[in-house]
Amino acid sequence: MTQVDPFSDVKKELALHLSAALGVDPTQVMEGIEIPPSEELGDLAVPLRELVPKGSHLELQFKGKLIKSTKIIGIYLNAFVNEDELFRLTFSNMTEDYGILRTSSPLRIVVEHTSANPVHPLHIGHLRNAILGDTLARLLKLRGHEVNVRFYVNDAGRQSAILSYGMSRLGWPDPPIESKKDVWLGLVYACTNVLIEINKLKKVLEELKEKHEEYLSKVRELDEFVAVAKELRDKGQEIFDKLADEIGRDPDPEGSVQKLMQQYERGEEPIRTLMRKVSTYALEGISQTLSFLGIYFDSFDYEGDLLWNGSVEKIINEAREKGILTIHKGASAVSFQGLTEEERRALRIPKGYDVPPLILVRADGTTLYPTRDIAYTLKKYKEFSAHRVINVIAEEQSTPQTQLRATLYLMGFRNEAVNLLHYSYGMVNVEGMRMSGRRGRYISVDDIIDQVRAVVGNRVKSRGGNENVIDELTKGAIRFAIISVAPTKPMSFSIQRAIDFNQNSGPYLQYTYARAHSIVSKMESMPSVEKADTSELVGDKRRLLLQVAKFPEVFVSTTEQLKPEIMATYLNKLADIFNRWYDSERILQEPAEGKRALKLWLAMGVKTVIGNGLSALGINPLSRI
RNA sequence: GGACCCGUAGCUCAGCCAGGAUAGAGCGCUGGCCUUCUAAGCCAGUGGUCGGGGGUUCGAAUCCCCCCGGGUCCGCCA
Repeated sequence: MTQVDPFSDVKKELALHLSAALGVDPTQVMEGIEIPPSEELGDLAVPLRELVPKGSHLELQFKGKLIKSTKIIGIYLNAFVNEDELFRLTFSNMTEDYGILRTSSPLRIVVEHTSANPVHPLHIGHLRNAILGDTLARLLKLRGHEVNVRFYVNDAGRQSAILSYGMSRLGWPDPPIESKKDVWLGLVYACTNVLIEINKLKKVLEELKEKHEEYLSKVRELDEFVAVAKELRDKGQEIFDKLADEIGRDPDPEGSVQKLMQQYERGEEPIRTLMRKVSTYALEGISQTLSFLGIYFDSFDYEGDLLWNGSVEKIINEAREKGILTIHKGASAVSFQGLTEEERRALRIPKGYDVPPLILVRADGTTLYPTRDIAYTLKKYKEFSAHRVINVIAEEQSTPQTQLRATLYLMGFRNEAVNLLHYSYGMVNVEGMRMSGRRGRYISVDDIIDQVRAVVGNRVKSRGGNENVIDELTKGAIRFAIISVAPTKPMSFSIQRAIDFNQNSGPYLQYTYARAHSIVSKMESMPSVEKADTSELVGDKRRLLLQVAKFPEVFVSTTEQLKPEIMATYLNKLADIFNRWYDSERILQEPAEGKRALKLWLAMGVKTVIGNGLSALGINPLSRI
């Protein structure tokens, strides 16, 4: 199937002409092409300053197939598109998958995202991670790459051990059927954690006695934890009281947690089975939340498995054999002093940045998270024969991610290191709230979904829609709110804004799609493109044509640059033009056959583009709202 | 102290990487538009020393340097 990219064709025509006329490289012209600030000036512009030798006299009048005319204004050569030809080019080849251009060099790519600790429900930060990761995976797949999506389950860390410690005090119960598993476990986790902290602080205070400043600060800390404990007790009195009682009886809760962690790392039964079961329960709840948003994984990889099957140990041995292990403060570590300028550049290490050594093995012989991550990264490459691995992880992990790349490099896995991408995103602030997962204070993704869904539900009911539409609009609102902001920006999230379904929102685009769809669907068959009266291509109709023609380019830059926000901005603009036009002209009731054909095709173009664009972002276009 | 990210209208954000012509949206606020293809829409108005200062350039929101503000990291936590 031939894939059309109409606007690129226009640019190419202009670039070829100019490069011939000026004797410069066509790609140089191509890169210089921009869109004029005002449409009266033209549809395309090329600043000539750098292309034209000073003082040379120019005859640049040009008329081609897709370019109607050109004129020079100041330093610019402005060009007007031949809308008649562009219309034919765009619509006579328009297929269902218009704009979804496949890459000519498909790669095998692993995307790891979300990877939340299996100890509590997902909160707002995970939401950004999950939606970005899922969107990237979808975009890359559509672009024609082979994509493998993974979730790393951190079941061997301290947090899992704390939850399991709490569970052990409760006698390893199953979460009650009436509650969502991750929510219930999250409560157990927060209670356990807070009780351990209080316990610890009390001991510290006894030893400190009244030794001035430190004593006071610890007292303040204790007060805070006690307040949190009250909140938690209100949420689940029975659980809290039982845990308080049991943990109070343990002479050394901290030691018990440590012991669990070690037993799990060694794979000792029955702890191994019991703890794994807890993690699996939490994941069930997490998956339930994600599936509402249309987010799924190809595999869940347990950290524990990497420890038990010896792959972590293998890494350590390999590092030792390669001679890259040094002793740092008594523990085995990798130092990055030896990297050359060139190697640092290849690994994307900032110039003046002194990468801290990475401890692989603790003095007590146990391993750390980054050590396991080395084994995990190699597993991702190997199991999928991947060319590239993308880790969607918050920016605060940029140091460990850099260490990971550098260590892989030093161990001889150079391609793996260089092709490992940390897709970083900024923090999410929630207006008027300080969040803490460890204290059970957070806005969960479930809460957000519920609140958005309630508002959507009311509005849908008042216009007589169905249940399915409510869920899809809720999903659209949430996904769009996240991806329309550039990932590097710190984002502030407010429910207020998420339930604003005016322009610049998922539901706005879904609504606009429904409008276009309902027009097109009222036709039994589309008139032929030749019938369209292209002399009518003026004003918003012409703008729509140009915007629709740009879609393939937008899809390509969105996927190549891994920037979903490019697509979001584009779709919003297209919808704006369409809605303005829709309000000013009749389409189905247009009496003149040629004009009607033109309008119908434009509506078809809008429908196709918004539909494909939304789908690419993981938002379902709706034929009726 | 060092490193990274961010700073654009009252608020939330595009535009910056690959410098170009009067800096764009939405929300908010003011006032209009539903017997006509879906009013989650449309129209009119309101609003900006692009954090500040230097520099490079014919040209800087965009590139470079310094400074200020917000966030993050520099753990034998993850």
